Amino acid sequence: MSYNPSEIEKKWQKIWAESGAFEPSDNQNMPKKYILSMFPFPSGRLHMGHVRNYAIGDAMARYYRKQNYNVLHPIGWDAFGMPAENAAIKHGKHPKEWTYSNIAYMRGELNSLGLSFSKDREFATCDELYTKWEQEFIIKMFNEGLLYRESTTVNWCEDCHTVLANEQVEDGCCWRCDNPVTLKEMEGYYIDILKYANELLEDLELLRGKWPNQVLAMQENWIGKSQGLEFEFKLTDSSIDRLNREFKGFKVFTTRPDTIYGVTYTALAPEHPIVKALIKNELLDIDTIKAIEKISNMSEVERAKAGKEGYNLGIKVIHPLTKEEIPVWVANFVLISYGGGAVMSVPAHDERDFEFAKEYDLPIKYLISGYEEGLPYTGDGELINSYEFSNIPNQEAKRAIIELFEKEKLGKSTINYKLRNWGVSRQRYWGAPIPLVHCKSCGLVAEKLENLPITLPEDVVISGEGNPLENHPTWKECLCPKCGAKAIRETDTLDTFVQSSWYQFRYATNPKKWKEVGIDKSDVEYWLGVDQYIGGIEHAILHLLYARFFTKALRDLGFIDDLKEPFDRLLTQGMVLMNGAKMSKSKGNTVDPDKLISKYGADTARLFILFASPPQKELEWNDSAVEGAFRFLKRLYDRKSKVTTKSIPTINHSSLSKEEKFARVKVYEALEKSINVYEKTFAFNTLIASCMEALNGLDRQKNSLVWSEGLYIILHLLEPITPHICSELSEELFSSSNLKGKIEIIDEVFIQDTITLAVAVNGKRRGEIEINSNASKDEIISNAKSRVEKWLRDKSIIKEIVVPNKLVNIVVKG
RNA sequence: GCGGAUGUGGUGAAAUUGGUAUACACGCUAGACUUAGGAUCUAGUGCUUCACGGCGUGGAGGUUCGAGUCCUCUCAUCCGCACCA
Repeated sequence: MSYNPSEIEKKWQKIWAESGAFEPSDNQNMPKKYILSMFPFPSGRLHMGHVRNYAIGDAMARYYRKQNYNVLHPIGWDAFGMPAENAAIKHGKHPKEWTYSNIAYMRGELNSLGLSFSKDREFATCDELYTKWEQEFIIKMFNEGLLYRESTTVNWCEDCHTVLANEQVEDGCCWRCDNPVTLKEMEGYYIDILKYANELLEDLELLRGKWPNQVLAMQENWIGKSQGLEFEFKLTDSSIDRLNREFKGFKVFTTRPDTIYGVTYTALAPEHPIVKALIKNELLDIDTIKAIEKISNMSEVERAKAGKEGYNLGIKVIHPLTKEEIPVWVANFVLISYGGGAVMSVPAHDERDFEFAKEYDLPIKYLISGYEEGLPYTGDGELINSYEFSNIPNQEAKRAIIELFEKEKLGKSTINYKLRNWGVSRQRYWGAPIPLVHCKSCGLVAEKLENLPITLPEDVVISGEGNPLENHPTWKECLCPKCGAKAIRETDTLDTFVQSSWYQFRYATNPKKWKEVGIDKSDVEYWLGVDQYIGGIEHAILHLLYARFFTKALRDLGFIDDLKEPFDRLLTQGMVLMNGAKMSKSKGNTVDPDKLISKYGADTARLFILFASPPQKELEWNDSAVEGAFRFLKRLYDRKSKVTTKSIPTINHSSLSKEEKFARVKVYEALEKSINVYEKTFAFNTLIASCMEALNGLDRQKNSLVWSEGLYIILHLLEPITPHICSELSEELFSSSNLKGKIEIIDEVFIQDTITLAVAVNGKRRGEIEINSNASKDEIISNAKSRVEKWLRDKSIIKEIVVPNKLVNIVVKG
């Protein structure tokens, strides 16, 4: 009978499903491995990126199960989010129904790939039980001041009709729909991730060597720590009067205190309170007000593209050291979200300040030697024109000037981060409700824990206009958990990245406890950190930063015991390409996993994906290479008639022929390679190639014992990659569908009677010799010399080098 | 601009500590079997040369008996961030 993947695969999937073979043991004395692939959003269908992600994770999980580890390999659904609402608007289907029916379909797809996920631990983040515990965490965060409400400038996506966190703005556009993001003043909820900025930065060191450098670098840049000086510019008396005595000055932050004597103007962001006051009180002329308002309405990207623009505000501050009066401008390049929205401007030594000064003809004062007249100089040098700091190297002056400010109580050494607090409110329906209540007398109050979960109403109209929870006739009406008076429920829902920030702990929690507890501390202690996390690079900042933060925050809130990092090792898989471009529906270059499986079977799909490229690299799709993978499996299946023993046979190696010995060498080379691949490099492509070589080697000989041993080992090595065919064949041939434990490597196999050595003259390969493996060095050299005699003629030999088992190099001159 | 990565046949890619460059696969060429072949099997396949040979891991140097691998410089491509003061 020839290879029939659909029959074999159905059979084994049924056996696995019925036996519960992939449920982890409750025995926490066993050595464990937690293998986690990032969970999918239930969009409706799996794509090749998913297949790749899960093929990699599954190979690892199956490998460790074979090595008798207790393996946790769970799957679930990142189920809240905009697309469910968009589908509701488009097709009139309720988001809940849409989501759960997608999950049902995709669960079937995962199953048809033969993935060894734990079924008992599967959940969707929109399950009310999941929401319940998440809301408890949020309440705890609120009580501890880690979650707060604030009115500030936010990123707004008009298309999604919601606020976005800073991390969710890519190139000035919404990460999900690519619509340009605008800035808007709005109330919302924030999680104080900045409180953990330094820990998030420093703990990256714990991940060095275990996470890709690229991801570590991206996180480091995103956190963006910088050390500098913060001080206040005091307004002149007349300026204070002009501002109706509402302000006395404003704070600025600088990383270049060494250039303090070169300040020739200061600049405020258009959203700065002083600017707002000037506008409100109509203290600027009408054209200027209009121009500033125009800038305010622009996104950061638009402002950057527009070039430098600003207006003199007609007020002045006093230089803290020289006491000179310095003009205050409003400028489009000053960001309200960083350093208080105000800067000291040193055009001589800052490119942006320089550009602005040129535009408005402001003075430029050079302070650091090495500059070129007419250009900004940002390099190092000795200070000039800097009073007592002149002639000092500027890096030294930085420290000295900060000391001076601190001594004179003018300012202080400060650390600033680029990272912003995490805005988690979304003005949408399909998300976890924020469990807070607005009470007229008590203010903002947390729900009682016994009232959790606060669930979504089912009877909503989803039109795309406004927030469906806000528009619901009765849902938001509630009683104040504190005073019992009538109150209003919060109608914002949580960012979906909140759900994916703690799912790794939920999986680890024994499902028998899911109703009683959100996260079980001892289960987490046993299973975490995740030994291997696998996912796309697109989450390098977003999800991975949030999940790292949540781990630290949940620890400090007492929900988990000491744990610094959730994911010990991270593998970022490469994209799946077709004709050099990322597979996408809009480009029409996708391959449908379902069709692939029905044509060739899951084993072929998995084999091709792992063979075509190492997991970290991009994978170029190639239909005929898929055929090749299928051919290999067919060939493997056809060779089953060669096996004559029911278990791994004992072989008298020395009695074998050359071809038989060669076959065994290839088989054992593959076995040797497998450990390194499964545990360290994940270069499954090279392991598969070794198995192919082994099969090719076996094909060149006829010894049935060598065949039996060879196929036993190959099936063993490939089982994590192509589990169905390997289970089928090993059941049929070796009465064991469950290849467990280690196979001992037989050193004898690698010992050869004769060895082939390359012979080189001056490092250039000129031929090879076959020689008895215990030949002396002199024998080898004389043998080698006669082989390359032609190249030695009329030359004098300077040196003879023998590299054992590799080559002979003869160095000549003349 | 800053940061991270990658450059090897026609293609996807291999190559412990520096030690026979191109394993394995795709494609291609020729042949066998076949009514047929997009099935299967066999042989060949880096470039160049009639040949001996020469040249070959983006480029240029260097270290070494020996460099894809180590060092210096350089070019190209990709990715991320980007007025963060």
